[in-house]
Amino acid sequence: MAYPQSASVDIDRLRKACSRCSLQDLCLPVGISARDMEALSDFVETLGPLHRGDHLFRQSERFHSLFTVRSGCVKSYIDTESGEEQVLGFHLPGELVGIDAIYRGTHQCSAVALDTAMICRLPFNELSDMAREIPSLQKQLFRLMSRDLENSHSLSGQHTVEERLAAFLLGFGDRMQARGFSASHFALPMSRQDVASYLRLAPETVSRALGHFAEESLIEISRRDIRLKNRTELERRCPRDFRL
Amino acid sequence: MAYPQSASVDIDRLRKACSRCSLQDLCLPVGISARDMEALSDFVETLGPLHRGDHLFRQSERFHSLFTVRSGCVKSYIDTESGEEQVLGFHLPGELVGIDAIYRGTHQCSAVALDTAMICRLPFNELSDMAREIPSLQKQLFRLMSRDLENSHSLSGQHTVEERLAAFLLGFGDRMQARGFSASHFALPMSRQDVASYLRLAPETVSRALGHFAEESLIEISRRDIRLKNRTELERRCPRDFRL
DNA sequence: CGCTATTTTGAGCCGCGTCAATACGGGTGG
DNA sequence: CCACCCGTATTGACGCGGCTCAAAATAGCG
Repeated sequence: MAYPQSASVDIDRLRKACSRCSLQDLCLPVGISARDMEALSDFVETLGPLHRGDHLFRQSERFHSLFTVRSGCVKSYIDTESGEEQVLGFHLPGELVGIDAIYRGTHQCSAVALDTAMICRLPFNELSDMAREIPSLQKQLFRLMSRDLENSHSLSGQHTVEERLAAFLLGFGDRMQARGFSASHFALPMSRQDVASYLRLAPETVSRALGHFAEESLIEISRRDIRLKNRTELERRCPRDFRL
Repeated sequence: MAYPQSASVDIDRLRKACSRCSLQDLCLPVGISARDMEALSDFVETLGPLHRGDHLFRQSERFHSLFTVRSGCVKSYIDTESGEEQVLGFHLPGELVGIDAIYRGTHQCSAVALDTAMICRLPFNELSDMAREIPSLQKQLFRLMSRDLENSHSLSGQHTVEERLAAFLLGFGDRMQARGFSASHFALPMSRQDVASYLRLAPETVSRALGHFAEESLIEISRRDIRLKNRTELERRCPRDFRL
């Protein structure tokens, strides 16, 4: 597969991918020395800008790299037998994509940009080797993999429509905030159908539930623009610490 | 927490935990030299025999070790706000338990023996250090973590009762077979309620669906004893490659 | 300004959950 | 060996939450 990349590559930025990146607290190189950061940057390839619909990888392709989001938002999903897609997650800057491919050596899902996005490609063999050199990198890799597992566990519960939706909105807000944006006013990068699939609901059901929240003045919605007007009440609506 | 252990510890077996274990193809030490195996065994502590109801760890306890099942079956679950438990998985010999605790440093779920079980405790710091020494150990750690993630993704789809149940029975059979047991005749170590919770169904629904399968002669059930009489048809009943 | 994709709204229905009663089985003690 | 008990499993009746199908509204785009 040929990876998309901008025509004019800024070679300097490429080689200093990590050292110049503003996501150091969220992404892989947590607590890494400047020296190690340079070494890491040496084999990190930045891709993009990708546009809506551009794929990072597709289901059943051979696995050789993990990806992290640098900017924008990426959706991962599975094509089901019946032809629809099952959304697995939405990945914001600093998050790792493709972890589930390690086991079989084949991508188990596809990953596609939801909006204009910059992406880092991390060849897995090199990353593993480097993780053996740099303890804090290994640790962070384990942590990020563990986080994904924890997240997917929280989807497991039997929750009502409104619980799921409240958890999703609050969780998305929290994640935006961790990246320097507002926790209560943001633009969803994904369609209703994507939200619905992710929450294991019908699109109509999501639409209606959003409507209910709006009626109660818990939120304001205009298309994909969301404003959380009453986080406290939204929190009361979902089980303790349930965030998506 | 004091870990349960048998009164009379066979110190030799303890120190050679891995080298003498028959799970080398399934568990962590895949493709590891005899020398490294010894080193690994040095800090692996074997626990047990644990009995039904004994806990390996409990939700919200501090994380310091991963566990692997050596024999028997372990259930991991979350206590929900509403008082019921949400089952996350059933772990057979060679499988890693507690991975989701790495991220926060706190166990996100509890793990309990479903029957008489022998367990290995792997202090995570030592394990990480050793993974930096032994490439194939690091690789296997990544693989097992990735597998868990892949598994929990397959639970995500919107499947009917019968799809889920067929996938569960077939998957359990496959896993038993990988451990040298019959793929089509086995005793479920968990209650109907556990199965139901794991599949996100009501116990009554599980019971009825099992009944349907039995009526159609796809399976024979007597209490927890299950015989798969027609794997082909069961496979036809669940989406391609859907196994639990 | 029309065309299309997305979202919303409405009506009806069905699969699965809930509640309640019954059956079964394994253990215990007489 | 049987009587009793209690936890687990099964069976039945019923109701509802969310899905389906269909249509209307709205936004984005050339």
